[in-house]
This record gives sequence, structure tokens and C-alpha cells, in this order.
Amino acid sequence: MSLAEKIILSIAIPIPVDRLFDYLAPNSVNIEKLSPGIRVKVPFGKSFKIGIIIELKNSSDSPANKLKHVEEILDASPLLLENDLKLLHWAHRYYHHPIGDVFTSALPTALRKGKSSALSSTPYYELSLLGSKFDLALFKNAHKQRALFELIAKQKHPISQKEISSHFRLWQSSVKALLKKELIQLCEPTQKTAPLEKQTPLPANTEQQVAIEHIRKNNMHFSVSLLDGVTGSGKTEVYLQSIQAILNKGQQVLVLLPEITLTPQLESRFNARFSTKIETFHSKHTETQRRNAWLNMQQKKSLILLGTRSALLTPCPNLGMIILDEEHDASFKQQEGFRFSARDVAIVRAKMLNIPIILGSATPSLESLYNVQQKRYTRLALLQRAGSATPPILSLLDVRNQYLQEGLSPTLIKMIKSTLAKNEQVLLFLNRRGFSPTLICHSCGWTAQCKRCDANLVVHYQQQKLRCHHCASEQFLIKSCPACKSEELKPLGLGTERVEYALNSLFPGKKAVRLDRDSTQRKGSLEEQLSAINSGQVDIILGTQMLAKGHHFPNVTLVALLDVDSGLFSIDFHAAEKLAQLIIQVAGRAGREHKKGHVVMQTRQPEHPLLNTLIQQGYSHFAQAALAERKEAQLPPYTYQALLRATATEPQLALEFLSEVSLTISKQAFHTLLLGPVPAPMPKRAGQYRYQLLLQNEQRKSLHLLLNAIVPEISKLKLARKVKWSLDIDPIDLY
DNA sequence: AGCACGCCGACT
DNA sequence: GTCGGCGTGCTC
Repeated sequence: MSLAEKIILSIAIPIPVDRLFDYLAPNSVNIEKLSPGIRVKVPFGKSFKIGIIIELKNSSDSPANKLKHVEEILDASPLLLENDLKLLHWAHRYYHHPIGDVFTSALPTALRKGKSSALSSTPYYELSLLGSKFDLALFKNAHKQRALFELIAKQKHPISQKEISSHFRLWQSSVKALLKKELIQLCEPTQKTAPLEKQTPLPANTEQQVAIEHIRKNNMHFSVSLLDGVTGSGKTEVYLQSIQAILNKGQQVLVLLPEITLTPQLESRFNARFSTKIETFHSKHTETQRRNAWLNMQQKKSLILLGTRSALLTPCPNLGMIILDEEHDASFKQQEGFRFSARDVAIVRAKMLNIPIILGSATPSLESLYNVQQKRYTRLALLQRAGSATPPILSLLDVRNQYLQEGLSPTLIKMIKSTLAKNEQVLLFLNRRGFSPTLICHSCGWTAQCKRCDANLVVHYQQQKLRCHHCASEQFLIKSCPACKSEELKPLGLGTERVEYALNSLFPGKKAVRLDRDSTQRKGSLEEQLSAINSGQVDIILGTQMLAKGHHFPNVTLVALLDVDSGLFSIDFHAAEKLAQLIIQVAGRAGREHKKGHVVMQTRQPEHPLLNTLIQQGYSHFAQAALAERKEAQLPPYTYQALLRATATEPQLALEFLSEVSLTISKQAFHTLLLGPVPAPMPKRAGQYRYQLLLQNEQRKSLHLLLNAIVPEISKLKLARKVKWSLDIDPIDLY
């Protein structure tokens, strides 16, 4: 037992400075209580900060008189273990982001702020009551109503609002009595031993069996399986059976999803299958809930973690597999601060741990398909739809020289009518909310622009507002032109709100429902709408992006994308890939179950090669063609990019800053292509002027050597303090 | 990031 | 005369 008097601790502190800070160990602390991954409270400047021990050493590079003592050791044992630290070191090097930020990003906020890392000793019980299961810990902490509602919401079977109210009244009166007496008898400790399967696995088709078998055979070592499965092909069943094999080995599984909205669906399928507790981790949970889920995994109390990007870095000391669903989805990339790709970091994590990772998607990213070509990943195709479902028929609808009624061509209107006549549902997709994207003066040509952005103000007719979709600006809908005073102001172009009006007059007696960010703002309203749709009370579903993910509409047999052209012309080379993925995802909403689905896309570019390859030969041919184009143009994944962005209230500041950086780089003899500085695609946003400098190299290594050399130089530039700048490794959009 | 120090302009 | 603007530098 030696005292740690001469021990120096290198601490990662969450400030935007890419270095560690050295501290002396607290007086008379046992050296065995110190190790990397433990949180400490340290005096920093005038105040205190929570940091993480990164290294123990015998001497410091900084002068001894500068060193302060650690104020407090916060954890009895490391929160981040060796493997976690190794991964974070890698992420720090790869993303060139300040080390303190990177390391603390692995912790849930409660732990970042210094909350205790000891789990409460309340045992976990499941209470079987009125057919529902409850977590006693939650029940006790319950602030009556809220927790009760949460508990009800955790039920596996959807229940109506009415039922909730009546159950609630019943419980409210008996809560106290229950807690005191009956509860104890009703409770059974949850089994913590090897989880049993509750529901037996579904019979797998041949393709599924091949996939499951391949994954099972390779589940003892690192391997990347790209589960390329069309909508409805049963990817989830492959996940479930693969997970079971890992659980049987007593190991943990990390499952990542792009969005919170998809979590409950998957969670309920997991709950139906596994008797082990499923931890979920996403932004809708409270700090305490997230802390508990995180600690339960960290302490091996739970085996399955289901979460979004923010769950990726949760320590799992016995991790046996990672699954990342919808791997092509852009939301796996963090778009601010520490801009990591959860997919790429997950792959590195799997590699470091020598465990398998499954990437799932109906529309795999070009990078992943490229990695399949390079034999780095194994593609496991699921082409058959489960049951008797047949794939939808995709076709283009040439709308040139057609009279469009609020964006709907006569042919489409006919198709909608005949679908409705068969008592089947129609889904209309338009990725633009509001009434119209432009307000124009018919007499002088003036258009309503946002003062703070390079963007039009969008007409929101219902609320009589003009709104900017890029900043918080809004104003009342004006009646006369500010430039010429004429009253000839016309909404130009099409948004979902406008189409909704049109549908009501074009199809009287039919019920249309609009699903976009505006119509689903109220909490729970999306769920209400979805259940109305699935109970057959709705004839036409109209919506944006948010329709494309996860929700199943079994009675939809016609899907129409009203304006596919707006996605075709973009300066961003990712646009074609994104559009194709969107089209296929939206198309996947149609024709499940037994009914044949039709997907039509209105376009004025019926000859467009991308669209034609996609609809005639499918996504995978499209992807091959798109990859060939990328190769030809020397774009990722054949080259590697880093994007340096700068914003400032004065445009020349941002521009000068990037010019200086560009100069610094060109002085170094790296063969890196410099593109820019150029204004961002939207040069002004929320009053900030935006510029960017793109770095590209054929070798990832050379690019990173360059970044290693210049990132510290960038931070030293005087202008770096006057602008907001960020570095984006492997950027996925240029906005 | 957050804070202090410091050097300039316009106010009781 | 001082209050306070934000440019600059530092934090173990």
C-alpha cells in the first residue's frame, strides 16, 4: 500500500483545448484507487471541473509549482475501461477534436456533471399487475402521475387513451396501499441469470437462414456483415436470432438505430423475444434514466442496449456484438461539436474488440457497398419479402406539358381515384412543408426573403405566417407587396399544406391526413394519426421525410412522390445517393401484406439516368452506377475528405481565416487537394456568413498526417478566435 | 469554454 | 474621473 504522493495525473477536461492537464494526486490517497477512466473533480482556473484520468505518470512536463491537487476522486472504480479508453484515443486522433470533449462525450450528462456512479441499491423487480409489467424502482421514485403514465406507456400492447385514464384512476386510489402491502407480495425478483427465450424464433426463409448461419459462424471474431435487406424482408428476425446466440454466450449486445421514433417498435419486439431487461438510451429519456441504462451496461447488469448515436460509446465490458440498423442514415453522423460517425466508430470498436458487427439497410451507403467490393465486408442479401408480399412496381410519371392541379397531374389524380375506389390507401410524399416555398409579387417580382438567411420565407397559410425554415425568423403573412404596394402577392410552388387543401377539394368525402413537422408538433399527435391510419379511418396520407422511416401502412397500395426533381440538381455529390435512398425507403411503405403496391414519381426529367437505373434495375444497380461515377470523378469513397467550415458575422473574417489556413497548408508538402475557400451552399444562415475549405486526398493516411500538422496551427491563428470554425472528417453534406 | 486582465470610449 | 466594451491570453 503505497501513497500516491509523487504520482502525476493527466486529466481530460471538457474544454475546447486539445491537451491534457496535469494534477497531483490528492494527499494521502491510496495509489490503487487511481487508474485511467476514473472521474475526478479538479480546480481549474477559478472554478472546478469534472475530468477523467487518462494517464498516471511519475513526472510532469509542466513546472511543479503550477501543479494543483485533484480535489476529489469521484469513482471507486474506472467508468471507462481499457477498451473504452483505447477507442476514445482512436476517435480523438481520427476526428482531430479536443481530447477532453471526446472523452467526456462517452459519459451521460449526469455523470459528466459529477453525479454519483453508484447504482441505487433498490433491487429490480417486475410487478405483474393488471397485465402490465413495472419496474419497482421507477414506481417508488414516481412522481405519481408522470411515472404511472410512463409505466403504462412501457406496456407491450398499445392501449387507448380511455384505458389509460381508467387504469390511472384505479391506481391513484390504491397506490399507497399497494406500495405498503400488496406490492411486496406481488413482486418477484427479476431473474438475472442467463436469459431465456420467451417467444420462439420465427421460421426463417432460406436467405434469412443463410444470413443467420453466416453471422453465427463468424461471431467469435471481427467481421462486418452488411445485411442488405429490402423493406419487409425480415432483417429484424436475423438480428433477433443473432443476438440470441450472443446472449447464449453470456455476452452483451449493442443495437444502434438512427432515430428515437424507431426505438419503441424494436424495443417491443425485443421484449417479446428476450426475457432479459432491454436498456434503452436516447435523448427522450431523463438524465437519470440515461445514467441508469449506461451504468447497467457498464456494470454488466444488463445485456442489451438499444439506442441512438449517443449510446455508441456506452462501456460494455462483455460486448459480443454490435448491430447498427439503417446504416446509410445520415443521423448516425453527429453534425456539431465532436462530429463523429457512429457507424464508423462502431466498426472500429468491433474491430478493436474482435467481435462481429452487423450493418443493416434496404439501401446501403455507397461506402459500405464499396467495402463489400473490397472484400472488407460480407454482403448478406435478403431479397425476398416475408410472406406473400410482392415488391412494389416503380414507375416515372412524365408531367411535362401536363396541367398540374396543385402539383397533381391528371394521371395521378385518376390513379388516386381508382385506388380509393378499391378502398385502399394512398400515400403522397412531398419533402417540403408549409403552404408554398415562395411568396412572389405578381406585379413587380418581389419575393419574400429571410433577412438573416439566403433563403425564401415559406408561406404557412393556416397560421397566416411567413417563416424561415433555416432560422427562427417569422412574421405575419403580408397582404400587399412591400416594394410596390400592389396586392398581387401570390404563393408560388408547393408545400404539404397546400396539397392538403387540394386533396380535400379534389377528393370530397375522403379523409386526408398530413404528417409533417408542423402537423405533428403536439406530443402524441403522430401516434394518434398513425393509429387512425392503420384502423382505416384515413384514405390519403400526405407527408414529408418523416413518413419514410419505419412506419408500416399495410393498406397503402399507391405511393406517389409528387416532386422528385428538386432532389436531382444539387452541388453536393451525395445528393443522388440520398435521393435514391429516400425513393426506395418511401416506396417500401407500399404493398406490404398481400396487396400489390405501385410507386409513381412525378418528374419533368423522365430521361434522367439516375432515376431510370433506379426504377428499372433497382437500388443495387443504381449504387454500382453511382460508385462508378464517384470513381471517375475521384470522389469518396475513392478519395478521402475533410471539410473545414468557418462562420462569422462579417463575411471577410470567415473568408480570410480560411485563406490563411489554405496558405498554411500549401506551405506544407502534402499532396492534398485544396478546394476553396468558397461560400457554403447557403452563404448566409441565421445572420452568420459561412465559408468552407475542402481537403481531399487519395490516401487517408496522408490526409490525416496533414491534419495532424495543421490543426494545432489553425488553433493558433489570431482569426481562429474571431470566427467559429469546425473540422468535419468524412463530411456527408456540404451545408 | 470561461474568466481575468487590460486598454480605449462615453457617462453619472 | 469611473463604468464597461471586447481583444488577448491562460487554464495544470
